[in-house]
Amino acid sequence: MNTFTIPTPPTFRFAPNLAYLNRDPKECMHHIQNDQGSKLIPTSHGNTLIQVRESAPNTLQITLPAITSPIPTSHQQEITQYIHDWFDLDRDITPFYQLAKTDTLLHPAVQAHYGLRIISIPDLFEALIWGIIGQQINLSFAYTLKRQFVEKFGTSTTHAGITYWTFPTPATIAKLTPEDLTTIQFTTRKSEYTIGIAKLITTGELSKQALQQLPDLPAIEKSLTKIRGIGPWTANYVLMRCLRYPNAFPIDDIGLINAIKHALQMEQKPTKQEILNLAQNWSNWEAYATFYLWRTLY
DNA sequence: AGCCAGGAGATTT
DNA sequence: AAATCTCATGGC
Repeated sequence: MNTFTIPTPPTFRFAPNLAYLNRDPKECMHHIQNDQGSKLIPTSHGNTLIQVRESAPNTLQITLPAITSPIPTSHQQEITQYIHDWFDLDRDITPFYQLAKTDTLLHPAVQAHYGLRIISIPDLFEALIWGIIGQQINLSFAYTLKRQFVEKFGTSTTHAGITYWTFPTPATIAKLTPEDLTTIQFTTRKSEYTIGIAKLITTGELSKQALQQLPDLPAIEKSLTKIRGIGPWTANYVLMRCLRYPNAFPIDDIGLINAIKHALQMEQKPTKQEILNLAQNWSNWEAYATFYLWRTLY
């Protein structure tokens, strides 16, 4: 059993982040129980089951319940890096909190979920496919589809009676035919999108590393939206959740639209232009604004 | 029962 | 270019 701790910034609190991870009972990529999160994460030392909890103020405690002997420093560093990415720990979000103070829309959301970070989806393939799955269907069904996808094509390990899954690899999915996915209730189109993206990653034509080499957000958005199945919403969703651009902005998101409508008690959904007007105050923090507003709904 | 859902691509105007 | 149509299936 290995245990070590990771300090967190003062603007980070574990509770709202854990609440986000726990937002849907059908979530299959991690497990929440007893104020701690557990997840099987890929490392160069193999898939590693980690447990995360807050052991003291501003301190995360990481436990590796399935490994009894001490792990190499490099392995611990890799896990620490994963946690930093997962919870966006390296970002100074005080400017966001500063602008939210005078924003009538954001202020209540920030108050209610103070300490929340944009929880990332470090794996590009997982982020893209989760985006595609979520297109134009309700979130509850999206979780059902993801679970069926993961449990049919992913790999798992079981520890202490709980099964942990890794997301299917592009290599596995690239070999499928659309029929393999329509049987688990993907539409034909989503099946084609999914397999097409798996092939692009398998051949190396698409990679997180290559996207990160591009100069700025518009360049990455342009590169992503060339790919069949990835429109502006999905591109910005991935920029937000995987590439961690705080100014990514999935402006057409129906959840964002409904959150604004509800918060401002509007009779009708806000238009795109109305949202753009509101978002002028969120400059460079649109992704964080969106993420916090989502939390007011789900 | 009927509208809606964390859209995108194709087609038509 | 911009507006409209089609995809398609579950949730409530």
